[in-house]
Amino acid sequence: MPWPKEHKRNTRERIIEAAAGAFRQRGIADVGVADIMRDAGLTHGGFYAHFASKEELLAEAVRFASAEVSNLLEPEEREVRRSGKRRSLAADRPEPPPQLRAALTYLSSAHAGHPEWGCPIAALGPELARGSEKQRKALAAGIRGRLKQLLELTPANTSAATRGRQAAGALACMVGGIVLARGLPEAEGLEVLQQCQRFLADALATSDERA
Amino acid sequence: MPWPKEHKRNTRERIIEAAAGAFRQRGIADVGVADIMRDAGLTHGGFYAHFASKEELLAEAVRFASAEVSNLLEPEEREVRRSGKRRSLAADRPEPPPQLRAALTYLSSAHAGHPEWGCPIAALGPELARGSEKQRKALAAGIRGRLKQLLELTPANTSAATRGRQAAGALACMVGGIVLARGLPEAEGLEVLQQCQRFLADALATSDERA
DNA sequence: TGTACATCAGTGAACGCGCGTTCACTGATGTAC
DNA sequence: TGTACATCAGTGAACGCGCGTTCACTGATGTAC
Repeated sequence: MPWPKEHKRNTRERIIEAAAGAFRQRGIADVGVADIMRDAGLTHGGFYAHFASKEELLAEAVRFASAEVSNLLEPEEREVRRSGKRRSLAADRPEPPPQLRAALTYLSSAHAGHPEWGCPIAALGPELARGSEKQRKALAAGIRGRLKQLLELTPANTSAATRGRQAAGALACMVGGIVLARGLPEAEGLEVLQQCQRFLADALATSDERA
Repeated sequence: MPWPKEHKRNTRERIIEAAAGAFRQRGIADVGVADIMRDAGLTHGGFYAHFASKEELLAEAVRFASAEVSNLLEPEEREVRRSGKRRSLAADRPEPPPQLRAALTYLSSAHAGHPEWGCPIAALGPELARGSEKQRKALAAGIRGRLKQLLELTPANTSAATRGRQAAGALACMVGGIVLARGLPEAEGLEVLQQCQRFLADALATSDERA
């Protein structure tokens, strides 16, 4: 084999990464195969040596983006677990519980302002939901992954029903919050984000207490 | 003037209505001008006698859809206000407060299953947010309208900050809940809808009490 | 009342552009000798 | 060590289709007389 073992695999990955960014930033229909290949430093003709179709690439890109967001929401997972209940530098204010912490990160203005490395559900959900079975499966897998992640971050001392409700309700509020923020001028969007943050802080705290 | 006074205005409205349904159901890029005109019982050539471009029609369609949803969420506004605090037929369970009632209607499986007469924020939000200024303005107006509606349905005996938080948080949860439900197979989607409903019922109730 | 006319809503063929996809070719690479 | 070779990742021209938009034309309608 005349080429380095992983060369083609790396190129494929580079294309997926470029696509994941471009689709989230500019939408599925407005991003052409040629655009993506250019972003990956290639010409469009080689595309079909890596993927059967634009649609197949899209499904891969959604998977890639979902994994990226998983990492985003658990940046220092091990450290947090090791140190137990952490307190912020302002020692009198306790660190928020982990599922709220993930939600607040998600509802940041950085996320609203940068769809290209953000959640694919918020950026592409409605478009993917109308797409082919392959696209719908990739979206559904992304949603299940996010629900599972939130569920696992939810305190275990509450009932399964409460945890499920919290995970689904929080994720809905997170996704919807970003959609709303991106649909408004920046200042108004920021205000909505902050309101959603406080809303979730209240909702998750009180549900905790009552369970 | 050789044609009945309102003939052209009616035709224009018919095109907007057809477009509002088609865009919400199948997306902006996948619906052609010819499709819409066919839905309205016309041929595509006449389109530009009514609109300067597909984009202009889209903005009108979003306005139309937003108004449609306003009505959907306040089906018997006057009746409710007149009868004060209503009780359901099962007389021991009190009717939910009006903003929660709107949220529960929004989070119905009927809404999730019928984007064509549903909320344009949930169906087209991300696409519109990336569009031209005209499109973003139409989306922003729709969001503000929905926020205002929820705000006005919120009990007046709570602080302005709490009401704002509740309106934004509830709308985010509503929009996100529909996006999630449409991104999952029907049974799973229904479960998420119900979890969001209970989540909001809790969140709005407890915030009420504490304010 | 009936007829000729002016208006303009709607028709349908055509244009041009962009995009997904195909394909014959190029040239960089590791291997055989 | 050096050279010829086989492989195959990547190139770029070309194809064909669909869609937004344009435009010359048609024909339904209300009005004038």
